[in-house]
Amino acid sequence: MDGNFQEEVLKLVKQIPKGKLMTYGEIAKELTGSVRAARAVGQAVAANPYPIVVPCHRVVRSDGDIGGYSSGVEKKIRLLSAEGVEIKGRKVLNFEQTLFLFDFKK
DNA sequence: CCCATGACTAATT
DNA sequence: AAATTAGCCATGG
Repeated sequence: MDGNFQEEVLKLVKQIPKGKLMTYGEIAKELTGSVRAARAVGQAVAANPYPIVVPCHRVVRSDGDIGGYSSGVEKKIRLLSAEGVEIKGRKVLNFEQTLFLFDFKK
């Protein structure tokens, strides 16, 4: 396995600060330069070998939906709630505000 | 190389 | 605002 793509994805996800969120699309944009690889990003974190070490629960959809989670959406919601992220049903409240934009400037 | 799959998105209905 | 549709991309068989 190459795993290079997934490796890059995990690297970025690991930098998401607690209480903040990141979308699959933004990660894809940082990696491939386009939001179109968002789906591939999802596939990458889906195979996340290090739950907790890599806070993949802080990655959500671009439309504010919490998206999915290997261990179940409920688990994801609970983890986020514990970090101070308010969730209503499947949607994130104050989405735009809770979102973490890469600081990495380049 | 071709085909199916999915933790996605944007546009349309 | 919720449901559908079509498009895109990295994997794995």
